[in-house]
Amino acid sequence: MVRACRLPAEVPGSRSGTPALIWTGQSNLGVTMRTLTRKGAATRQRILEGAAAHIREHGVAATTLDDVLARTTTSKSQLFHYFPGGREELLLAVARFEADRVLEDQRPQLGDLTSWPAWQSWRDKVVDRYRRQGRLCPLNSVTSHLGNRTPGAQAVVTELMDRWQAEIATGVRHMQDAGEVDPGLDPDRAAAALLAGIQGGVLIQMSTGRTTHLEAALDMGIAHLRTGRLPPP
Amino acid sequence: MVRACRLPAEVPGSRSGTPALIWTGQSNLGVTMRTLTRKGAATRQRILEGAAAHIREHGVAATTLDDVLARTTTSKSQLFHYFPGGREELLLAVARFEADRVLEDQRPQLGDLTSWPAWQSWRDKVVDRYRRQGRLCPLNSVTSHLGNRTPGAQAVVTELMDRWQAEIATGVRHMQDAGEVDPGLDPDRAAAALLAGIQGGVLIQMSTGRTTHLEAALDMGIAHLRTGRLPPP
DNA sequence: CAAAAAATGGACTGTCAAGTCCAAAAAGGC
DNA sequence: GCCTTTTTGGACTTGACAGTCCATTTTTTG
Repeated sequence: MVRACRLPAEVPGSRSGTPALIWTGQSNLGVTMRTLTRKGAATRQRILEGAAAHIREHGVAATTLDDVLARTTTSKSQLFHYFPGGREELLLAVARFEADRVLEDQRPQLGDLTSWPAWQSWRDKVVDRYRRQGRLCPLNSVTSHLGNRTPGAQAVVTELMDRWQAEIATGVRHMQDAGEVDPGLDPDRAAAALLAGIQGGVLIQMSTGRTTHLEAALDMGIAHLRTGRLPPP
Repeated sequence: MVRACRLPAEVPGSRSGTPALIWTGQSNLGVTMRTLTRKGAATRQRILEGAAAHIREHGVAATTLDDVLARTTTSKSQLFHYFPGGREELLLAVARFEADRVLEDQRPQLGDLTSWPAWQSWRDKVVDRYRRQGRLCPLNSVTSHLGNRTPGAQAVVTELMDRWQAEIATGVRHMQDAGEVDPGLDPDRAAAALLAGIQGGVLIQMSTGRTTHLEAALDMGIAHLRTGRLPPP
């Protein structure tokens, strides 16, 4: 067994004027949490990121709580202390964590779709992001495990998709304002189609290991913005 | 406990000239199987379809072997007799079963993409198919559970995607031959983009419950065929 | 410093489900 | 009809893993 971390003076600020206790409001499953010290918050974060890393490497099915414990040198009591809802709450937290990464990894390009070179640059960034990620999609893995029992998992994905689509749509409107895109095109619908192409491209990549579909979908979506007109629903 | 089925004369043809023993070659995990009687083949099929149905309703995670047994009024020994590889082999067989359904459910339209109304009809069939299926995608569920350990699961999906894309590409070439689509467009790449849109649309539907993204992706893909040109890779 | 609250260690329990095994019944081959 | 092969029932074993519990240490507060 590896010795557990024993670093009593590791956490600074204990004596300063700033409050050392952090109120976290609610935990992820509606359970009201107590206050956390800095050390506690750090431990919680360590568990969360350790779980995310293990899932990224091995998938959800092959990730047990003991795996996470071993990797983060924490104990059962700590895990259940910070995630009272147990495995399910932890997985949901990981889903949130990964969902946040998805959009952040596309910055700043995603928020600046104001010229065709900018669109191309975003396209390249997306392809690169998923090429790096490889065959594992932690978010899809987690949500497909939590599945339908947990409305929370669906909510995380839905919110991500909404935000993602909205940012793309904003870019489309920019281009319309600049006279580069047919004003008769519905920006939200075009963004929805483009987003679907990305998702499907990534999904196919998970089986084939290749990003060809992702690239084709992005290229077609952008090409269609430049030339085409989407018929109204 | 429900009484197990006891229907000795249920299986006809035992006395006819046709052989009653069926050679199945190989099982799904490389284990060589013995011969099956008609009754045996029927039992195997019952288990397979029962498993598929349970998964479609509850997802893979919530499907135990005992669930399948109860639903199909069979016993453990039968399941392991026909699926020596146990749970994993059964899930893989379900994946194959579902993969076959996917393309069949698009017939005959998928094989006859020879006019714009035909494309539209196919589009409607795809949307309808997934609207009926609801939020559960059994194939995605199964493969994402088998995940990466099992190369077989990836092979099933990869083969499905290849065949699907090939059929779409054939449709594109038809339209090119008919002078309805820009001959400079790469049919395989266009089909790849369209396929990615479908997959992503379905994936998003699994979280949101709506088919808007699927519809937008299909409409954009087809619209692009009619008007646009996909830049070469 | 002393009391209260939070963080931690780790053993223990209970459950659940996959997989094994053997004996008995049914069906096929000749 | 007799022998072989296949099919079936269901109890039993085994292992893993989520979740509980309590004692101990550390930190905060006043």
